[in-house]
Amino acid sequence: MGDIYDSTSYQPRKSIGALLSRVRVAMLAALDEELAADRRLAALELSAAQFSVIASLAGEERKSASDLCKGISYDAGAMTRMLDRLEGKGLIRRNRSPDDRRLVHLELTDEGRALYPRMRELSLGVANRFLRGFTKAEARQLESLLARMLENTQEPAVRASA
Amino acid sequence: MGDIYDSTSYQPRKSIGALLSRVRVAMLAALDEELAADRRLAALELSAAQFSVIASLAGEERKSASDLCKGISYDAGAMTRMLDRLEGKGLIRRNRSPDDRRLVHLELTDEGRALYPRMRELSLGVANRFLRGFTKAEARQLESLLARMLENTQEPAVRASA
DNA sequence: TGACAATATCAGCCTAGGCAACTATTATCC
DNA sequence: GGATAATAGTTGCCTAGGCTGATATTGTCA
Repeated sequence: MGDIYDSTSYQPRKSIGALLSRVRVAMLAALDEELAADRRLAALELSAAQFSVIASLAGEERKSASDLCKGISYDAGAMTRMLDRLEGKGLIRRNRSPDDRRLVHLELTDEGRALYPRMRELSLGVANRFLRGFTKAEARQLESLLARMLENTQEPAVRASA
Repeated sequence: MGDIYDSTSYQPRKSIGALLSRVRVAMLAALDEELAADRRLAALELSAAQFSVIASLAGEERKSASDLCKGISYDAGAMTRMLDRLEGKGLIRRNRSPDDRRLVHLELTDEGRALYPRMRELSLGVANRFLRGFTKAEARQLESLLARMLENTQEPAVRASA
C-alpha cells in the first residue's frame, strides 16, 4: 500500500524530513533575529522558544506548566527553567492552584500582555515572509498536509524488522 | 500583495511555523527511537543528527567539514565535536587535504559504509510512516511547498517597522 | 614579495534541553 | 480509611549546540 519513498530512490538529505528541519531552523533564526532587533523587545533577550510559551499563555489563561509541555512536547525540567527566566523578566506569573496544589497556574503579567502584540506582529511577519509567493490555497494545503503528518504520530509504530 | 496571515486572525500556535516544529520534533524522536532499538545499531548510540552527517557523506565523497556545516546550517564548533564522536565510533575518517591544508576531507570508513544502508532503511520507514495516507502527488507537493519556503530565505529580509 | 583579508578548523565558555531522582499532592482501589 | 499508583513540579547531572577567539593556511592586491 502506497509508501511514498522506496528503497531504491530514497535520498535522506532531500526528503521531506530534511526539508522540514531546514525550514524550521531558518524560521526560528529569523524570529530570533527580529526579536533581538526590535527596539522595545531587545532588552528582554527573548528566544523563539520563549515567544512560543508566551503565545500559549496569551491565547488561553489558566494554563499549567504541564499543559504547556504537552502542547509543544517540551521537557518538564526545561520548562521549569524557562518559566524561571520568563518570571525573572517579569513577563509571566506563577500561582499555585488552590484546587489542586500540585498545579501551578500561569498567566501573563501586565507587561507580558502589553508586549505580546508586538511579538506576535514580528512572528506574523516572519511567517508571511517565508510564505511569500504562496496563494492562500497553497498555504492552507501546507497546513493541512503538516497536520496530517502530525496525526500519523498518534498511530502505533510499526517497527521495521531487524 | 497577498500576505497569507493577517493581524486579526493570526494564531502563532496554530501557524505553519508551529506545525513545522511539532512535526520535526516528532520525526526526530521517531528516528532516534528506531536507531536506539535496532539490533546492529543500538551499540553505536547514534542520534538523528549524526545520521544526517553520515547520510551526507554516503551521498558524495570528498566533503569537508565546512561543506557539511553549510548544508545543514550547523555550527562549526559543534561540527568539530560531532565529527570527533563519529570518528570515535569508527564510522568516519578525517584526512587533512594536501591541496588546501586548511581543509579536512571526510569519508565513511568501511564500517560506516556497511552500516549506512540499515540507517537509511530506518529513516525511510519513519518518513513513510509520517506520510501514511498521502498520495504521491501530495507528498511531492509538500516537498515543493517546503522547498519554496526555503528559497524565500535567500531573499533579503524586509524588517517590520518598529 | 609582503601586508592584510578571508577561510577552515579547533578549543573554551555559556546556555539550554533531556533524563533520572525526589518531594508534594491527588486519584485509585482494596 | 489506608496502601499504592499516578501526576505536577523541581533539581542535579549530562550532553550538545552557539558564540568568541586563536591558529594555521590560503587568497588578494598593491
